[in-house]
Amino acid sequence: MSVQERKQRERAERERLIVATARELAEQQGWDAVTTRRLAERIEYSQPVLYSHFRGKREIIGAVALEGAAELAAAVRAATSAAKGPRARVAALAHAYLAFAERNPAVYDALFQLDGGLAYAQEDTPEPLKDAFAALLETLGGVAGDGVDPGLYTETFWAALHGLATLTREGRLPPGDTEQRVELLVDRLAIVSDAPP
Amino acid sequence: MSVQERKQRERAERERLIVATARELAEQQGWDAVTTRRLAERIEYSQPVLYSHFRGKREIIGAVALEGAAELAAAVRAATSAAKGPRARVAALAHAYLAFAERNPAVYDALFQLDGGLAYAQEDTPEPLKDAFAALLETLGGVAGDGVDPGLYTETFWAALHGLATLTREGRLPPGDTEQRVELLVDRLAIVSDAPP
DNA sequence: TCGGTTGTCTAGCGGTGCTAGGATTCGAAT
DNA sequence: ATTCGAATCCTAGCACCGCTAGACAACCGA
Repeated sequence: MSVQERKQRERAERERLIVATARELAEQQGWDAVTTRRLAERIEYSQPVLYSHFRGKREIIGAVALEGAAELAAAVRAATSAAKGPRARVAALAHAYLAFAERNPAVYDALFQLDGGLAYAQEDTPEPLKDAFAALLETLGGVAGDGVDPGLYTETFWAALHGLATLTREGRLPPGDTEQRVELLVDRLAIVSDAPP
Repeated sequence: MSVQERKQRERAERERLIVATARELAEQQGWDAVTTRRLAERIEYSQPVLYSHFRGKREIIGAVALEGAAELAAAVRAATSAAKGPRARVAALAHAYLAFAERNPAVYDALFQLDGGLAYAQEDTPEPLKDAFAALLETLGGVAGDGVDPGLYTETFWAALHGLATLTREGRLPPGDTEQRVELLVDRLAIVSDAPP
């Protein structure tokens, strides 16, 4: 019995190694450089080993994406819980989101730019993805304003952040003014009551 | 003399054929299906001919992108000029933009998702790209609100639209509620004075 | 010790973007 | 009219891609 358990453990360990190596390689040289050959060489196994863990490259991207979703959710929650007041919380969320995208471009790509074979916004959406959206909803749901569905509001706010993140990173927006754009977005989109606490 | 002119004309004609065929193929089966072999076969020339017109596949994508930028600018201008009042103009702009992205997904990808080797938001940005941004600016600059730079405002609004367009198309936002999200965006972002004309 | 399962690797398939070099065509000068 | 030279185009091939079949070796249980 214990032998099988050990093997299972080692197998799981190797799977983590594959995902971590893929992520590392993608972060260093971009996803184009993550080929099955290079990846296999880095983990010091032959190519077919990859296919005993994942259906293909797409699933490896998906695994990195799920890892990233959990981290993104944690980063957003950490930032919002440290802020006082709704306005500050929303601003903190926006900054945390964009900082995550900037600091982990490859992971962000795996999540929202590449095809990782994951279902989004559906019944069978993986839990980490649902939870990442939930993390946004927790803060944004409170500033949607009267008569606006919190879910739909969060989707819209998220889309705006996503647009900023992607266009900025690929040099399609002039660099440097990100801060002002975020402020504008938060000021206009978030409805914060002025009543003192 | 006239012989050389004819040859030059035929060459330009063939270049148009390449771009049009690439676009058509991408729109039909996605950019992944646009391989140099398939493209060469469709235009009934051999592969190397492509490389006598373009440096590589990237430049072909770029050519499609420039074509698309002109069409996008035209679509936006047509929609906004037909609308009465600032609020309606902004809404028309948003709808026209998203409709363009939905109806020409491959062109939209060439413009804003793939690498066409083009410079964005810089001195040497190709004219069609600058003009497409100008088309947005013409309408959005008027509803930026006091103390907000029109350019920066337009960039932010554009980013929001881009986020909606991409996330919707890839199924990362629940389909069907696009209309409400656009209304939300326009209502919150556009500053329209209520004074009657 | 043996048999069978499990695991891994080598080798290879069809595809990709791209290019070197030969063949052919064709205008122009003699 | 003929020949030369340049421009044009194609065949063939390179290195790489994702992925897989099938041979081989290692190991566990009987």
